[in-house]
Amino acid sequence: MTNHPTAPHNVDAFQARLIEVSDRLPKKLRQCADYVAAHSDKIAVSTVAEMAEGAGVQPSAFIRFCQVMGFSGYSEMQRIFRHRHVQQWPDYATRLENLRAAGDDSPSALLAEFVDAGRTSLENLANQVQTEDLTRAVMALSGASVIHIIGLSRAYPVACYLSYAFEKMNIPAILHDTAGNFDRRHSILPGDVLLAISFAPYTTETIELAEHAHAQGNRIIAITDSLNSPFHTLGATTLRVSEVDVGAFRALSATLSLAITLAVSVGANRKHARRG
Amino acid sequence: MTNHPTAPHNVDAFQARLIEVSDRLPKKLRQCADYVAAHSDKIAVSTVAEMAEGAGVQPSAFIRFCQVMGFSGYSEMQRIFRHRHVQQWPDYATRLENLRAAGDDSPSALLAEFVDAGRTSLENLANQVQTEDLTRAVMALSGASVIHIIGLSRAYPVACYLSYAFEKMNIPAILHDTAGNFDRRHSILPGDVLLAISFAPYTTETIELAEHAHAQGNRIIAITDSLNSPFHTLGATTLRVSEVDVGAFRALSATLSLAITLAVSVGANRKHARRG
DNA sequence: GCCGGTATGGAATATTTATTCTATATCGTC
DNA sequence: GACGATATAGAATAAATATTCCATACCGGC
Repeated sequence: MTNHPTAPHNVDAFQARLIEVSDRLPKKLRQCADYVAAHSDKIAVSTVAEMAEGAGVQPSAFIRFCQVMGFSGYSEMQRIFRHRHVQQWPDYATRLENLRAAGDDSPSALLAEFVDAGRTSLENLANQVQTEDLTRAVMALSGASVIHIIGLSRAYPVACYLSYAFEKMNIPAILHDTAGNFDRRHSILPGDVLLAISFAPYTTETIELAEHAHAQGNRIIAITDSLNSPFHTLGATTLRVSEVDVGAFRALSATLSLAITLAVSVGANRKHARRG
Repeated sequence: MTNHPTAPHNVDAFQARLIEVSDRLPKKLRQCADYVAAHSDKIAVSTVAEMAEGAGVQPSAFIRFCQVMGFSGYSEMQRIFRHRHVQQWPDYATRLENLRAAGDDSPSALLAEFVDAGRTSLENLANQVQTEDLTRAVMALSGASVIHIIGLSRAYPVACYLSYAFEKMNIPAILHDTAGNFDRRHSILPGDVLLAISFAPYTTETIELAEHAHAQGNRIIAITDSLNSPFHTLGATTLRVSEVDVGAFRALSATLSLAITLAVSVGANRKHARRG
């Protein structure tokens, strides 16, 4: 069987379809619908057998349910849930080729993709953030005499934004950029904390500054995007944020949201402390 | 083969193992490690073949990597990620509830607010953007000899990001910052276009530069947040983007998504033009 | 520049997982 | 309570996916 024309192609459409279809469903398929409604996030990582067991039906019944939903089978339905978590667009060049071929390389089509990627990234951030690490990071930064910020190339906008936010809240913060090629590592004094932002492949200058701070015994807070960042060996409190990419490009939606959360939380803590 | 005794049984242990193992790994297995570190969340929903392709190795090589990590094969490694996935993904809405439940002034509650605001901002952007204006802006920028970028205070991160993106795509662009208090308005030559980012209350320097450019007859593209921005009187093509605020604070999720769309579209156009 | 050891690619195989098919059960209608 | 229509379970089959195996390539030491 081929892809039903009305098959939902994203999670929102899926949900709509589920509601629409729910009332006119026989008993067992109804069970499937109910189970899926309650555990939709399991679909991405479960087999039909597992889903069927969860719903209390046979695999074949579950597949019939998928077909009622407009898909050719379970695999096709699963696809949209997997896609939701990892949008794997091909690299930039091929992506643009495809867009052009489809006669749809208009800027607004691209915008739609970036918006979509951004929304997914934010959702992932909410799901993945380690609450304890976040709290620990805020604590450390709140107790710092001076916050030193470094972030270069793609991370530079984030560093700038943090610097701006701290300044607005009268929190002593220094942005370590590379303008003039001045090294200002010696401005990191005892009691200061380094807030480093870096994504793979890591910028040498950022790592070096972190190593220097670590050697001096300064606390390090890192915002990064991969599990094996060099910050781990420096005893940093690491906040991991993964952006969904569009072709070879990544926006900073999730990263900046995390950054401003950090800044505002630290601001709130400081004000609190000053009063008490 | 049976489960290696040292096989990590959760993601933290996995991460530790990954770091520990990383340096003493042959070339291809190293690639696997790096790819996994950067895309660990893909493991739950991808096949070996997909992961292997992403890492640029053969499936068999990827499986050897899993074994070095202490697992019997890919499936076993995948298990811990699927497990986590199910645990951590109760459903986006519930997850937000949980974050908020942590207490009004806790960092995670604040993060939930910013994530929510960001997602709404992005949605608004997708709905409100004027397709024609966007297209016109891309056209103008694509035809520019040099793109001059200005954006100060809160808009500065956006300007930096644009500057970074253009540079990556080999598009001539100059970032007009205020470092050293040098005015570089005279670098704007005929055929150049000014891309100005400014939000109310508008920064004087940005407006002045725009006025100068306008007086010289240069095209102006503006990214701003209100209907009555001063750019309108300068004949600028204006792209309006409104960010939802959290208390007195605004993130830049939507603005940056619009910015990167502009940059990539211009990049695509230029490449096109060069070929044709 | 030969030798031993290790790493790699790719085809062959084993395993898991999805899907189809059919006999049987269930339901609603008369 | 018999009939037709639809739903269901479970076995059989097909497809996808993981894993193993081996021939070949590569690397370091002599």
